[in-house]
Amino acid sequence: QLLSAEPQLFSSYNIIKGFLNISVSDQYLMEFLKSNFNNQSFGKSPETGTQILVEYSSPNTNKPLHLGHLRNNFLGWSVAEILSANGNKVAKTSIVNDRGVHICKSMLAWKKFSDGATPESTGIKGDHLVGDYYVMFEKELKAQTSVLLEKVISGDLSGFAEEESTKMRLLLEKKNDKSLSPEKKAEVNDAINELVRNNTPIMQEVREMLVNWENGDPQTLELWSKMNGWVYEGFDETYRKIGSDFDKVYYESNTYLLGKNYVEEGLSKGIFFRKPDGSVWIDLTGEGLDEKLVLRKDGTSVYITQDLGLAKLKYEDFRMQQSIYVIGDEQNYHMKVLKLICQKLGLPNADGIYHLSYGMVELPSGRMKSREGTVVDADDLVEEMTSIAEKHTAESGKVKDFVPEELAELYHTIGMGALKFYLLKVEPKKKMVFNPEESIDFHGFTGPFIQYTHARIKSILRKEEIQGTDYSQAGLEKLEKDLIITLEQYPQMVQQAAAELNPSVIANFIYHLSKLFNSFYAEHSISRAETAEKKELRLQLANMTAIVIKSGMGLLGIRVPERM
RNA sequence: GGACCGGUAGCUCAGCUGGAUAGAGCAACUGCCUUCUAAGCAGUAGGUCAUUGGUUCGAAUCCAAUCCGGUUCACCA
Repeated sequence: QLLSAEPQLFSSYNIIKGFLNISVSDQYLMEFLKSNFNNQSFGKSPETGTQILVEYSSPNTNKPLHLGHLRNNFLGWSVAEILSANGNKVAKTSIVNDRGVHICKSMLAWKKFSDGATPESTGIKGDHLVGDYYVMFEKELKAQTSVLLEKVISGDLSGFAEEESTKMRLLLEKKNDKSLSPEKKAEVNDAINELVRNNTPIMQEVREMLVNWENGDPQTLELWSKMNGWVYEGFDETYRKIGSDFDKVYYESNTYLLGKNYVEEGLSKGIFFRKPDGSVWIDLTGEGLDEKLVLRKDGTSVYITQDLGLAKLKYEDFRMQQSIYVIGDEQNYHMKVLKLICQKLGLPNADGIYHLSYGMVELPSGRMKSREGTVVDADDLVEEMTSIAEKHTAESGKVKDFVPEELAELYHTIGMGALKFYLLKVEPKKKMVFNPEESIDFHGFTGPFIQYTHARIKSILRKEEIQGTDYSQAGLEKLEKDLIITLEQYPQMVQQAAAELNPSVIANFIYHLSKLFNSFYAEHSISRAETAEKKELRLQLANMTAIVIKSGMGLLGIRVPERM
């Protein structure tokens, strides 16, 4: 019935093995092409009026960005773009972790070992310089730990506070208990190590420094803002290169105390409760989770408290219905708790809190560890990608007339295209493996492959003009038909990517489209098509393919060159 | 131990709201540049979809159990 009711839509049907096969008519497809071939906003939805916040990047100011941050940045930026293509109003934010013990570590190491080195005096990019001192701190800490550990094992507990030394004695006794299982023994050893580490002179100095910072000691604050300033200069450069930007940046140093007021509110509502020692908790056992601390017995806030405060502040600033957090999957539990507490406290957009969780980027040898120096640095990687692009471009020799600035831009476009596509083609929640030995490919299922397809189309369109010739009688070849059918699916893909908050949907689709076009390109000539009608049809098809490629890659934050 | 996530070709990944012979790329092998850009195209080879059981006309896909890998369960952030 449907088939006969829509004769212009379907041309034929048959039944094989219980499957109804219907064929969409060439007529319908050509009509579709004719009305959309130059539609620059194809795939975009009208405005919905929904306000969405995407928080991403959120770096620490004690070390430079690495490969994991890149995945975060690309995901966050792309998701914001995809949501906005679906008609939402999107704002991007970042929360900078600019205070705390880890920040003091690089500050202390700089004070001790730097002799006043600055980015200017050393020629080292600010974030890298600060990162170097963080590494130095960890090295010194390790050395001091092993010295102290020997002392402790020989029974010398001088330098330990009363409470600490009691704890240590207990652990040492346990360690000597021969009946312990190997796992228990390892646990005890870890506990001893941690206790020793925390009692090294340098750790005590760091804690002192943090106290000074919190008390507003001018000298500490001055050092803090000086070093953070170096880091921000470095970050700005990296962000500019990778194309990350934010509508609003929050700093933990400004927001970390906000959650405390919220705790009072929760207490009066009876959502939180106070234990005899003065600490404040929330009972989430009803939700299958544990009791969770929200305020220490000394009245200071913990991580989750800070996040509560920030959640409220962000709502006051943006009144968004949805709040997306792009954060690694090791924080799944934390984010679950945060959302639950926000819901219980009655934050208006609590139901709209969504953790866009993504897997770690690992090396073939396992996790990247900054302590072991196995992290893949973001700046290095960007540079490497750019130089590979340069090498390939030189080999092909197709843009010899480009001036140096054009060449530099092209290398950057291609290098970043390779890098972004590599990180975005995988579904966010999956962890992924990066092999530095193999580097990132420029052939096959890659960004440059798609960019190349676009450049080839543009090359044709520079030579041939779309006339507007009527081709409704031209008929369609198999590959032409496949191409139109694929193009027609683009809007659904954009919607699906938004629904799933998953840029890989777009990446896979655009790759599929490009591959299909390349088959078509090899099989059929456009400029020397059999008839003028065919030529017009193919030019429009090429034009629309280029538009969809550009649009889809744009949603991934990847530019496509006119020539390469 | 509890919770969550993953296990598809040698490697990296699609497919997972159930449907036809499970798809790409890389790596290997074979072809294709006197006409639109070979960063390309066409092809060969490569799979007990972790295992077992169940639901179904039909399961990589849904359910259960098991095995392997990861993350997490801090008065750290």
